[in-house]
Amino acid sequence: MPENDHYPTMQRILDSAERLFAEKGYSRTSLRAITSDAGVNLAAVNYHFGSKEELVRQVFQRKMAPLNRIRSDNIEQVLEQARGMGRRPAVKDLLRAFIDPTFELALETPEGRSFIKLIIRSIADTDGTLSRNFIESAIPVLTVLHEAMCRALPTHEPRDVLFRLVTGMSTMGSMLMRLSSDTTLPLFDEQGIKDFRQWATNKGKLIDFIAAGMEAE
Amino acid sequence: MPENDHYPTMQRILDSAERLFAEKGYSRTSLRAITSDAGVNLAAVNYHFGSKEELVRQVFQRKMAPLNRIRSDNIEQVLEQARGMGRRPAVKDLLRAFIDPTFELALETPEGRSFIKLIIRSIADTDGTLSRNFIESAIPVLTVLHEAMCRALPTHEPRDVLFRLVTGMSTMGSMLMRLSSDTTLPLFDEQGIKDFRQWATNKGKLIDFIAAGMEAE
DNA sequence: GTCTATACGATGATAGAC
DNA sequence: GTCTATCATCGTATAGAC
Repeated sequence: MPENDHYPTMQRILDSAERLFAEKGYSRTSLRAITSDAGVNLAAVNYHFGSKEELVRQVFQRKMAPLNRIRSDNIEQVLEQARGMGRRPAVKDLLRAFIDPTFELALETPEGRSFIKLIIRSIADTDGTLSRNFIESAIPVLTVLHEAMCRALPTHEPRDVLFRLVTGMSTMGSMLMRLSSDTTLPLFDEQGIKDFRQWATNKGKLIDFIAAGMEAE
Repeated sequence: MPENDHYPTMQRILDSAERLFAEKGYSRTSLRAITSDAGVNLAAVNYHFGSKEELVRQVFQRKMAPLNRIRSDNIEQVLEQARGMGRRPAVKDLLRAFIDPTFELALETPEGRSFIKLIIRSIADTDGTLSRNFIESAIPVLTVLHEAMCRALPTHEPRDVLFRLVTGMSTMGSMLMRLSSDTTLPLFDEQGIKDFRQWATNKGKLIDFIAAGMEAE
């Protein structure tokens, strides 16, 4: 990835780590594999990042922060448009505001797909370290989305909206995991559901599913 | 756990491994911790199981198989009852047939909760090894549930029912993860949603959410 | 400030004696 | 089946060169 030797060490480590973590998983990727891929010394990781856990945290934050900013902006836009028309915001519009940026990232480039895999691994992390990062980074935009959803569903209790919202976001996360996973669910693959060209269709179905759950009762 | 020295080595290892994996996670639990807890020699793990991954696979299968059998039986019972009344099976009844055994296990005993955590870690596994086990073990009961759901939703295409079904089961899995996770989502905890005494309420909300998604449109 | 060479303790795995 | 001894590899830490 680095074009020349002047490309900063930190960036080289972050780039290699992002790709390798996404490809092989966190615990299966050794710091030695990362530093040799990046063409830097092993000790550079601990000098620049302190630990492997802090490294993956920064890999994660580097791309998650802009993604969450886009999400917040999108939600704000939906709210403004609704205000302008004197209506309540629509549940599906709010869901799309949150979900679209992730799917766009997943569809645009191989690097995007690679990072999506890392996000998903973070959500689902076995040992808790990564998932804490994910949750921390998502709380601000989840708060914004919660407020917006309460306006979209004024007859539901805020506390209930929150439960449904987290349920819906969990659904999105684990379906992204299923769809992008290397582990094949035969029931899925037989029907070509995981094909990248079908992601747009799947996104629509996913939003329909979650919206129905949000609005139920 | 072992009452005397005649308790077989394999069982002792499985018992200790199940508890420790659930408590601390897979990669954070060393074979040395397991064997010393079980009172057996380190090399016994590799003799009896071949590897750490195969050990966790067998820990998982030991309790997952009976759980899936109960699920299949419950689904069959719902179908029979519906046949007897000349009706279509209800979506919520089928969902409960699948979900109830898991929640019961989670509520009954500390060991049950401990195993639920292991299941959840398996679903969400970062490196793919565990999640493959989970998917493989769930395919038969998912096939049964899919057939049943097609009868409950005769106007939906089977392919679409499958997508929704996997979506719903993913929702259940990741919400179980959230609810039983040690990693606290502040938005959640503030409202005491994760309290064990509230699991019954949460289960009801979860089924409502998934049923709405299954039946939508 | 950056980077390198090198070493330390712990881990999963294995070979061979009993 | 069980045990001891040993291995390569891991994340981490540090002393010192540029």
